[in-house]
Amino acid sequence: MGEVWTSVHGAESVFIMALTPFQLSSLKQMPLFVHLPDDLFLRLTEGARVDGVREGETLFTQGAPVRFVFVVIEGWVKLSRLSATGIETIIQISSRGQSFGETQAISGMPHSATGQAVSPAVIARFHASAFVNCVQESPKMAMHLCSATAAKLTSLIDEIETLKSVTVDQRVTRFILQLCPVTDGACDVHLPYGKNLIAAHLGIKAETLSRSLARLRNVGVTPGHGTRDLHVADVKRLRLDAEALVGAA
Amino acid sequence: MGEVWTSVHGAESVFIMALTPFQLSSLKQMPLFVHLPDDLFLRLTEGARVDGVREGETLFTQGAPVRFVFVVIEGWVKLSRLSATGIETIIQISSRGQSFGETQAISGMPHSATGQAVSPAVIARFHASAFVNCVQESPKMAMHLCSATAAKLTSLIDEIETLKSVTVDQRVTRFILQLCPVTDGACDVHLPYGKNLIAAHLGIKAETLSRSLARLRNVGVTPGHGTRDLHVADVKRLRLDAEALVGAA
DNA sequence: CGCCTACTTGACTGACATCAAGCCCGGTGG
DNA sequence: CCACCGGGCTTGATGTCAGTCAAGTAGGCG
Repeated sequence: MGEVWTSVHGAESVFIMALTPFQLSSLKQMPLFVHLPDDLFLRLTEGARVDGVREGETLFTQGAPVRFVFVVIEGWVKLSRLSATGIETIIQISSRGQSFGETQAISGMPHSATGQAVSPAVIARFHASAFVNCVQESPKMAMHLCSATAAKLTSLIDEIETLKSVTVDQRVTRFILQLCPVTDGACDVHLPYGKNLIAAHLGIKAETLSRSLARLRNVGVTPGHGTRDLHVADVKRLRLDAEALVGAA
Repeated sequence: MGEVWTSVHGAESVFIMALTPFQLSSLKQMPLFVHLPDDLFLRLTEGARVDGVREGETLFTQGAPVRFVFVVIEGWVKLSRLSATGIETIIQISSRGQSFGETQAISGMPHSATGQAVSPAVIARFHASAFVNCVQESPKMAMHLCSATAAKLTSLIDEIETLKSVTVDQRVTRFILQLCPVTDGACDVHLPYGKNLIAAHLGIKAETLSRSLARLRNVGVTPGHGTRDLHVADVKRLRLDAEALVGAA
C-alpha cells in the first residue's frame, strides 16, 4: 500500500484533484467512512482532494474557522496548542485514519488546536460544507460521526488519566508498548518521530526521556541500530513491569 | 429555580415518573436539547425520569454498558477512573447542563469512566435506546449531539493543556476564576465541594492546595467566613496575575 | 570528512509529595 | 453557654523526581 503513495511522498505538495480508484478505496476504509453508503461517499469525495504534505507543513491553525475536514492517510500529524505566552502544548500525535475538524465543522466552532505534519504525510481533505451536508442527509453518517467522536473522547480521557496518575517511566513504557507490533515475545520498534517530539507528547523534557530510556534498559528495552530504533526483549514482561510501577507510585 | 427542586433535594432518591411542566422546560434548556424540535423532545422525555440523588451515590460505573443517558440538573457529579491498582483519577467535575453517556449510547461502547454525585443532586435520565432512536430519526438532533460532543472535546483539551503546561498556583487561580460570578471588581466565592476533592480535580494533593491558597493571599485571594468561602479582592487583577505566572513558568 | 543537530550525561535547583504535628471549626452533650 | 471531641484543613520538615543549565558525544547529511 505504501508504495503507491510513494510517488506522492517525494513530491512537494502535489495536488491530486481527481481521486484514483485506489485512493477512493483507501479512504473508504477509514473509520469515518467504513459504513457510509456508496452514493453518499462518492458525493462527499467529489470536491475532495488528497495531497502529499512536507514535514512541518501546517494544515490548520488554532482559532481559525474550519474550512476543511482532514483525514490522515499516511504519516504523522501533531495536534498542538499555543498558550497566550507562546508555550506550545502537544495534545496528540495522530496517524493513519485519524480525522480533524469534523465536529467543529458541524458545530461551527473554530479549530481548537493547530495541526501540523511532523513527517512527510498524505492527507485527504473535504470541504467542510460538503461534509456537513453529507451528515445532514445521512443519519447513518451522523451516527458514525458520533462514534468516531466518542473514540476521540475516550482517547483524551486516557490521556488525562495518564498525565495525572502515571510516572514518567510508565508513560514511556506505554508509549513503547503502543508501537510494538506483537503482544508477546521480543520485537524491534521504530520510533515514528524525534525524541524531542516524543518527550513533548509525553509531557516531559527530552533529557528526562533520555534518562527514562536508560532506566528501562533494566526491563529489557535496549537501543537498536539507529537512534530511533529500540529492541524490546519481552513485550509481555514489559507490560507487567509497567503495571508494577503503578503500584509503586 | 433552585427552590422548586428543593423538595426533591431533601428526599432520598425520590423518583418522579411523570415530569412536571417545569422540569420539562428546564430540561429543554439544556445544551443537548435546546434546538430539538418539540415533538421529538416530548417523545424522548416520555420514558425519562428525574430523581434527587444523595451525595456519594453512583450513577454509572466505568466499563458497564450504557443503559441511560444522564443530564445533571442541579448539583455536582464527579467523573473518575479507577486504575488496575486502585488509584482513582478524577477526570472532571460537572454540574448543571452536563450530560453523560450520549456518545457511548450511540457507539455501543461501555462507560469510559465512573459517575458519582459529590453533592446532593438532581439528575435526569433517559433510556439509552430511546435516545438512540431519537438521534437516528432526527439528523438535527444528531447535529446537536455532535456539537455537544465537540464542546466536551474542547473542554478535555483545555484540561490536558492545563495539566501539561500550567503551574499549581495557576491551576488554582483558574479554578477560582471559574467560580467568580463577576468578571470585574471584588466578589465572594463559595467552593462547591471539599478541598480534598478540589485538589484531586486539579491533580494535586490537599496540602499543596492549601499552600497554594496561602500564596494567593498576595494577589488578593483571602479566606472568607467559612472554610469553603473565599474573598477575591479584584477579579480582573487576579486574571492578569494568572497570566503573569504563566510567563514565569 | 566535517559539520550540525539530535541525543546523552552530569550537577544542581526547584516544585510537589510525603510524613507528621497542630489548629480550627462544627457538632454534641452536659 | 461552655467543654469536649472529631475530621477537615493548615503548617512545617524532609524527600524525591523532573526541570534546568551546561558540557560532551554520536549519527546523519552534505
